[in-house]
Amino acid sequence: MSNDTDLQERVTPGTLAERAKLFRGLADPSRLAILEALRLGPLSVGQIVAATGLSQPNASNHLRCLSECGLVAGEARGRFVDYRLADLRIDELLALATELLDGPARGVDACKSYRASP
Amino acid sequence: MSNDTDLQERVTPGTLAERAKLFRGLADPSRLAILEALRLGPLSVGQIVAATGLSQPNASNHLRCLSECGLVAGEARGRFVDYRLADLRIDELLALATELLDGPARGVDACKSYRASP
DNA sequence: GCGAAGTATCACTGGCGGCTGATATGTCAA
DNA sequence: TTGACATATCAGCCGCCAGTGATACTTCGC
Repeated sequence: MSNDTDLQERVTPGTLAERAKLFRGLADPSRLAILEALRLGPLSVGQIVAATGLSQPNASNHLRCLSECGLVAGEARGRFVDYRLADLRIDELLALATELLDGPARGVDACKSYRASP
Repeated sequence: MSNDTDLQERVTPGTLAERAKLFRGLADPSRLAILEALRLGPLSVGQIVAATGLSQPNASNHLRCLSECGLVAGEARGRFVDYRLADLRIDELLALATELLDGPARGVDACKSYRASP
C-alpha cells in the first residue's frame, strides 16, 4: 500500500494533489465566472455579483477561496473591496483552456462522468 | 432571473460551463496522475495502473472519461490498449499549472474550501 | 451618534462523483 | 477449444462541496 503511494509520488514528486486542487479551483462555473469577469479588469464585490448573477454570500465565499488560493487579490477601498486577477498566467491558463475546447477537447460537454455545475 | 443568466452569458459567450467541465476533468488526482504518467509517453492500461497505483476498474473508468473528453486517445493493440495525451497543449496546460503553483498560487494547498481528493 | 450600504461569516442541506467488488467482453497462447 | 490475460462495464455506497438564508462586522453619509 505504501508502495502504491510511492509510485504515485514518483510520477510528479510532491505536487500532484496541489495541482489537482488548483484545477479544482477553476472547475466551478461560479468561480470561473468570477475569474472571467475579472479578466476585463478589477471589480468590486457588488459589481461581480451584478456581472455573474451569483448571490452576494456565495460570491463572497468564492472570492475568499480564490483569494486564499492566490488566484485573485483583493484591495480594500473604503467599504468596497476591489478584486483583480493575481497573475497574468491565470489569463493564459484560461485562454489555453478555450483553445483546447475549440480543438481536441471538444467532446467535454458530452462527458457523462460528471456535470458542469455540481 | 433570466436577466442574471444573460449577464452570466455575456461574460464569456457560451463556453463557461464547458470550460468549467474541462478543468473538472483535470481536477481529480487520479485523472491527473494518469495524465502525468502519459506525459512521458504512451502507456497501456496495465502500465498506467502500475504507475499510478489506481485499481484497474478505477483507472479504466477515468480513461474512458478522459478519452470521451478528448484529453487522451487510446489505440487498441491486440488485447492491450495504448493511451497517449491527445494534444501537446495539454502538456502546456499542466506545465503552466506547475508554474503557477511555484508562484502566486502557492497557497492552494492551504485552501480549506475544498479538498484535494474528493 | 445613527441609519444605511457593502462585505464577510456561519450552520445547514441536497445532490453528485469517485471508489470498490463483482462481472462481462474480448484477445492471445497452447 | 480451453484457459489465462488485459480491459471494460455495472451497481451501490459514502463523503463532500455549492448554494441558501440569516446574521455580524465595517465603513460611509447625514
